[in-house]
Amino acid sequence: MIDRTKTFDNLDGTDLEILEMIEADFDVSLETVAQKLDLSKSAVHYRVKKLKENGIIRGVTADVDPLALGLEMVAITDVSVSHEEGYSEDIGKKLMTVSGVGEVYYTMGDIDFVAISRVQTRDQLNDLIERIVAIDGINETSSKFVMEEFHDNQNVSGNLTQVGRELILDS
Amino acid sequence: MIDRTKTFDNLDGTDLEILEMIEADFDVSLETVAQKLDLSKSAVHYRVKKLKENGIIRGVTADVDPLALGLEMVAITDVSVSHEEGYSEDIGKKLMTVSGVGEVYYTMGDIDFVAISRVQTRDQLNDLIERIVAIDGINETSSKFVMEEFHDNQNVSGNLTQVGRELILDS
DNA sequence: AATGAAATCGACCAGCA
DNA sequence: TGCTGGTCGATTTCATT
Repeated sequence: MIDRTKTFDNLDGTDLEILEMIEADFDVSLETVAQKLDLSKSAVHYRVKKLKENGIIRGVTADVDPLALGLEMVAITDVSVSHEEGYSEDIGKKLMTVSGVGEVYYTMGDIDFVAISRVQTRDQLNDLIERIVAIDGINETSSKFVMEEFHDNQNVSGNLTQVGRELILDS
Repeated sequence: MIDRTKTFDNLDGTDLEILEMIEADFDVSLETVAQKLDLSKSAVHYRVKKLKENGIIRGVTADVDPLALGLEMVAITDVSVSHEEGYSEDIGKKLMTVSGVGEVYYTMGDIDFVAISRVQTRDQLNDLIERIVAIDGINETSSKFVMEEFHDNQNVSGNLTQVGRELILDS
């Protein structure tokens, strides 16, 4: 059995509950969290601080609505690369530097990268795809236009199965 | 010319700079932001509050590292649906209810949905795909396994082109 | 819309279980 | 090591311009 203790950094159920609450909404007051967990405010603060120090919380960020900035168009672009050229790491980073590209995934299979991009106008979309194609080592691209997207603020901690939760707590 | 005034809610350059800073890191102190913009702390606070009220900032959230919870596997699943069944909206929402599914995009083209999921084990991945296939109206799925992902905390406000910024400010 | 003062809340410290 | 209560400093709010 692989030792996963270090990975989970001895998270307990209380930590998980805190993570769920502040991943959904960091504006909950310490007091609200403390009351729900029957703890003092200091104790909650102390745990949050530790979660940040350990890198379990990577940061706290404002969630900006893309539509409010006119970013109405979302594209999902499949990218294949010519495998002689450099390392995937480099190409992934180069994709991220293209204005409008927000997420890049390096995948197994026929498609090598999947990039998710947001732009305001068709001109910007054209420009973005041109910039992607211009990257050294990129072979071919194929883009899908997004009509609607579904999200929530619970992607990580609040989206575990019961089994997944136990896997963390039992380590 | 379409009137985009309402969409951008009269954002000015100062608002954009604030958004860039707090989208990257909400832990910057009011004082730091105020100094960079030559404003009082209250003025910055007032603008942030307004940005929240107007929905431009949808919320403030803790960014939890999936790896810290053992969510080592990321899958991108292309889903096609049988078009007799209900509305896409319903299927998108149902996809989101599957434990592990974090983002869903409804797209134009041969593929109808793209789902991005995170799980800890192969068993969970199997289970997840079974749950997706079991949704009424879903025809076929095809999954890619993610080897590496690239992100930053500047997906929206900090990722605009110069032209994109002007489009907002000139409205 | 921005300011400064007053109230409230979060961050840190020393001591304790 | 993790928690408590108290203090200090930062943030939020409010009256005013």
